[in-house]
Amino acid sequence: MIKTSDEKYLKAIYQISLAENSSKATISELAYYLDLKPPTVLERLKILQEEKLITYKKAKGIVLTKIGEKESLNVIRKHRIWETFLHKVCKFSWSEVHELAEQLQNANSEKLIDRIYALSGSPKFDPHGDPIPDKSGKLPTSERRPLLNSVEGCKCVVLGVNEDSHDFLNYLTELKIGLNDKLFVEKIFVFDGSIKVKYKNNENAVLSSRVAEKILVTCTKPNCTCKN
Amino acid sequence: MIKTSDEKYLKAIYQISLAENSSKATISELAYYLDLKPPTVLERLKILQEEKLITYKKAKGIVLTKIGEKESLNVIRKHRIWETFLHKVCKFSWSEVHELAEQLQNANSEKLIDRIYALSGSPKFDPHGDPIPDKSGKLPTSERRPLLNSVEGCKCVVLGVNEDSHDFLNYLTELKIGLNDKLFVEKIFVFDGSIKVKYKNNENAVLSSRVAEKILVTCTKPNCTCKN
DNA sequence: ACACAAAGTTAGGCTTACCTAATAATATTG
DNA sequence: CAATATTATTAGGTAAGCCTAACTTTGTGT
Repeated sequence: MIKTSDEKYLKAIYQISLAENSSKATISELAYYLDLKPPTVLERLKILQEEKLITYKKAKGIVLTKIGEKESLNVIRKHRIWETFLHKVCKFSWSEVHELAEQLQNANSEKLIDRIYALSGSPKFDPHGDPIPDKSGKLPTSERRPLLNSVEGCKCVVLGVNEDSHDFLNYLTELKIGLNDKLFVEKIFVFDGSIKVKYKNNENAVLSSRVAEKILVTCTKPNCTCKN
Repeated sequence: MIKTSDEKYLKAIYQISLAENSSKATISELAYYLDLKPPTVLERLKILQEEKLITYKKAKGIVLTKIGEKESLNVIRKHRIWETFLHKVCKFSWSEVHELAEQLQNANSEKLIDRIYALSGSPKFDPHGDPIPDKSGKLPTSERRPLLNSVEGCKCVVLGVNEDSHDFLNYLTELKIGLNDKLFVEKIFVFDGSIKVKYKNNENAVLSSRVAEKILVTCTKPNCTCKN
């Protein structure tokens, strides 16, 4: 079994490797992500390497081994299941679940994860719209894309977001845009790419391209011309 | 707010002070309870004292201050609510909940405790039959007493146990004796005080006095002559 | 291609939470 | 009440996980 203290590193490495298109994680990125200093990270990477969870050479960057990737996906699974549970069963808001899940995922019981996952209805995606890996580490697929890539007239539904910051999530809450909401793309302003959407019962908002980039949606019209 | 690392000490001090009739906790007791060595405990007691959570003098033993007691009860509240949740909602067995609760109670959210308490049906007693303090630290009362104090013919119901060891809890599970089970005291053997009970659908068992001492019950007959 | 910036690395230090071994204080008991 | 056993305390040590400061390596731009 893997050390609890390894988990945050593995999760971070995985997220950086994939989320950033770059695909090679570096020490300073990791340090920044984890809010630590580079020497601290370096020190730990040596241990992770001894544990055969990563390989690291300054040329190649930090790369997860097969085992490392599997463990990472397991950490991510735990995290996302806790988030789902907190949101769906415990009725926490979208913006509250992340930190709490971080703390709870330290509890070390596969069985517990299974139970709370079942209690949450075993969905394939967490409340941020991120896919929940299965036990073997497989990720479900979806056609998520940024709202930004929409064309006028598009009807889509919110699957998640690209960013976890409180400021961003609170902004969405303020606008009353939440998971599974249907958005109608009324107008796109060529000037700066901002997007006017209608949703719920006559709510509407103009979203800056910076925001539209971070809202992940899928089209509900069959042959939508939106860019994926 | 109190330090997470203080919590286990406070809980332990509280339990020792009350559970053991002695009522004054000592360093070696605490060390034994927490599976630490006395110098470690002593060192930490000095800090707890600076934080005004306890007073300690070797003559008087370790005594919780008002604040310390309140914090202890809050830790105990969290712990027992988690145990309740794990048992009632997540369907963990009686013997599994303790360790898991220990890990989960580190998560620091009053709100979360409230939610999972509500999900569990807000009972006054946890799955071991121990009372759950309310937010202000008040304990609900009950007429729990050891099964050992019963008289023949007594009808009682299991409210909890006096001991948390796996061996003991597994033994009860084996016998199929669980929380809220009704026990009929069929015979008491004067020889060694062991007790023959009938329960469920014709289950029956002879319980040694050592075991009967650790099963906590309350009588269901109005004017029972059992010793309290 | 070389100077300067960015990233990585080394060395050494701090704090927390543990430990052991030795000593001191306090109880117990023959 | 002296001898012994128990408990408390002190001193000093270790490992984990973090840090800063200084040095080295590796880009990058003109």
